[in-house]
Amino acid sequence: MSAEVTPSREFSPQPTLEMVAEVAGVSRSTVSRVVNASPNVTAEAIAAVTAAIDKLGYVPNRAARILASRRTLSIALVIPENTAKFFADPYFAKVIQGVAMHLSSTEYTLSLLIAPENAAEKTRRYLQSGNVDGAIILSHHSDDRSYVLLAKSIPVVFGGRPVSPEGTVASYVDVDNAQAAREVTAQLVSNGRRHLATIAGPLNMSAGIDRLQGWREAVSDAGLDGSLIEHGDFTPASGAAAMRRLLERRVPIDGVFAASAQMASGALTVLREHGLEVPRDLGMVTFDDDYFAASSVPPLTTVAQPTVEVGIRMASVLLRSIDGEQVPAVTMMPTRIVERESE
Amino acid sequence: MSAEVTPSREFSPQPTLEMVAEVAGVSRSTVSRVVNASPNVTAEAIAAVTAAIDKLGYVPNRAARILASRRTLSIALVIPENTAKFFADPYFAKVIQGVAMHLSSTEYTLSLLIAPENAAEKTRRYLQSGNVDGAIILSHHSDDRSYVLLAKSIPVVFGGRPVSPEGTVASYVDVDNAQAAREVTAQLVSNGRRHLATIAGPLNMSAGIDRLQGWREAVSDAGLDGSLIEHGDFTPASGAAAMRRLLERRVPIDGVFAASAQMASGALTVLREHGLEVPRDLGMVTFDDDYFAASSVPPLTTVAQPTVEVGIRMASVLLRSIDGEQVPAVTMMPTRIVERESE
DNA sequence: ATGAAAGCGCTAACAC
DNA sequence: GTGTTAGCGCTTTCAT
Repeated sequence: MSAEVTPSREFSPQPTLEMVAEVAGVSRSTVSRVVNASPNVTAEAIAAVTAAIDKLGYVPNRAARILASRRTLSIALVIPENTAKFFADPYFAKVIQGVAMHLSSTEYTLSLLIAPENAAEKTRRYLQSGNVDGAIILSHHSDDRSYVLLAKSIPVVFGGRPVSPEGTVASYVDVDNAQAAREVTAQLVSNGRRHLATIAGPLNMSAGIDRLQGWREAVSDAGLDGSLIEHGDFTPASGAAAMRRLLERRVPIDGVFAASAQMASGALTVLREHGLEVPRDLGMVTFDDDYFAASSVPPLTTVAQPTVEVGIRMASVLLRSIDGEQVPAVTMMPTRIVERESE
Repeated sequence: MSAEVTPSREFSPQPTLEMVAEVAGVSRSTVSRVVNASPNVTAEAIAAVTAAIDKLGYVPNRAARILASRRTLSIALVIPENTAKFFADPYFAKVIQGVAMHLSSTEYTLSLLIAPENAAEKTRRYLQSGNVDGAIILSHHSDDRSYVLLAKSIPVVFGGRPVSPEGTVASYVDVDNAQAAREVTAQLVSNGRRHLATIAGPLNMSAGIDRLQGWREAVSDAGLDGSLIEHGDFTPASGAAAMRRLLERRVPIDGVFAASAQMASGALTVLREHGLEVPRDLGMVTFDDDYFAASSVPPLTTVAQPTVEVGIRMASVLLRSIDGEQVPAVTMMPTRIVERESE
C-alpha cells in the first residue's frame, strides 16, 4: 500500500476532422460525410479520407458530434431504488449486463441512474433535458408517476409492467409473473401441502401484485384457504419479518410461496430459529433463480426468469423505438421452474 | 404482441444557460460559475441564478460542457473477453454493479467496452482519443500489451495484476489469489486428501498464474506430489475437459482445486459421468462464491472475493487518479473461505 | 458531389 | 466579482 503512482502523461495532440481533411485534400464536410457513411460521396474521396484517417489514427470526438447533431448516442438505465437495494439484488447486475451486452454492438453508451424514489423528479428532469436519447426504467413503483410522464418526451421502455400506465405511450418487457407464481405454488399443492401461505411483494410494484395474484389462483384452484398473506419489500430482512408474522398467527402452515428468493432466504432463517425444517415440516417455493435460491439450505425450488435476456430485449426495443420504428407495446419473456429440494 | 406503439413526442424547447442568464439578469459566465460551484460569486448572484434555474427547470447540456471543458466526465470499463464469456460469467456483472454504484454519486458516466482481444487496438485507440477521462481494464491477458501502453496517455486502473507490467504507470486492485488458493487447498489436505490435482486457469492471466502458484505452495507445504495440473480458461466446458484429462492419467486423485467455480461445475459433471462422488470419492474446492459454487451438487467450499467492492474500489481509485491525486499502486482486497460440503 | 459558413451550448481566459 | 470574447470539434444547411 506504500508505493504510489503519479505518471506523467505523454503529450499527444488528437487528430481532428480538420487535419484529416487537410491530409486527404478535401473539405471538412466531405470527411464528415465519409465518417457518417452518407451517400453521395465519390469512391475516390472515400478512399482518400479513409487513408488519411488510418494514417492519422483519427477517432471522432463524441461530444462535438453530439453537440452538433443533437443526438446523444446514449441511453439511461434508471433503477428507482436506494443504493443498498441495488447493491444487494443480483437481479440488477444481470439486467445491466444484458443491456450492456446489447449496447456493445452499437454506438450507444449507457448512463446508469440509481435514483431513490425521492429523487425521481430530479432524475426525470435530467432525462428530459436532452442528455439521453431514451430510457429504460426498472422495477417501477406505482408512486413514480414522473416516469410515466417522461414517456411523453422521450422513448421509454419499462422493465416490468408499469402499475399505473394511464395514458402511457411506453412499452414494457416482462415475464408472466402471475402464471409462473401459480405454477410454482401448484408444486406445493401436488406435494400434498394444504395450508399455504405467501410472503408477497409490495403492492405498488407489478411484480408484487402479479405474483400474489398467481398464488391466489393456485390456492383457489386447489380449493384451499387464501388468507395467509404477509408482505415484504423483496429483501431478506422483510422476508424474515413476514415469516415471523405468519408464524405468530399460530395457524397450521405447511407451504410457503415467497415472492422473491431474497425474502425466502430471510424466511428460512426464521424457520430455523423456530426449529422448523424445510422440506420436512413445510415446503417453500420462490421466485428468481439467483444466488439466494441456490445457496439456501435447502436449495430452493424456484421460478427462473431470463434476466440477462430481459436486459438485452429492453435495450433492443428501446433502440428501435429511438430509431422511429414501431415497437411492440409489450414483450413477454419465458420463465421456467427449477426444481430443487425445498417443496 | 400485436399492439404497437408510436408516440408523438411533445415539443419542448430546452432552456439554455443563456436563458437562465437573461432571467437572472446576469451574464452567462456568472451562471456557469454558479452551476460549477466556483468561488468568487456573490450570494445575491447565486440566489438569482438558482431561482432562475429552478423556474426554468434548467439542466446543463452535457455534451456542450464536455466539449468546452475538455473533460469527458466519463470513464470506460474494458472487458477484454468475447460476449459469450461476458455473458456467462457472474463476476463481470458484479464488478459492473460496483463501478456503477460508485459512479452514481459522482457526475461520471460509465462507458462499457466489451472488447474481444482481436479488437484491442481499436479499443485502445478509442480510449486514447479523448473520449474518456480514464479506464478500468478487467481480467487482463498478457497478450494485451496495448492496454499497458494506454496508461501512458490516460489514467488506468487494472482489475487484477497485469501480467506484463513492464514500465506500467497504472495501478491495480486485486485479491491475494495465491494466498487464498493455498488456504483453500490446505482444507483438502487437512481433510486427509493426499493425491491433489488442480484445474488451473490460463497462464496469460495473473489470476491463473497466482492461483496455480497457491495450489503449488499448499501441495509442497504438505509434502505431496505437484504434477497433477491441467489448464482451462475459466469456463465450465474447459473445466470439464480438464477434469477428463486428469482422469485419463489413471493415477489416484482424491482432491481437486479448480481455479474457478465455473470450471469446478464443469468438472463435477464429468466426475458424475464417471460415477465418482464428491466428497465421498474426492474433495473439490474452488474460487469464487457465485451461483456456480452455490448451486453445484454438492455446494462447493470456495474462496469468496468481494467482487462488488472490487468494482467500487477500482472506480474510486481511478477517479482520484483523474483528479490528479496520488493513488496506491496496488490495492489488495480481502478474501474469505466459504465452507460447504465438497471437501 | 463538394465546399463555405454558421452554429450546437458551454467554459475559460482575459479584461474590467 | 462579473462580463466579454473566443473557441471546443463536429454536423448541416445552402450554394455551387
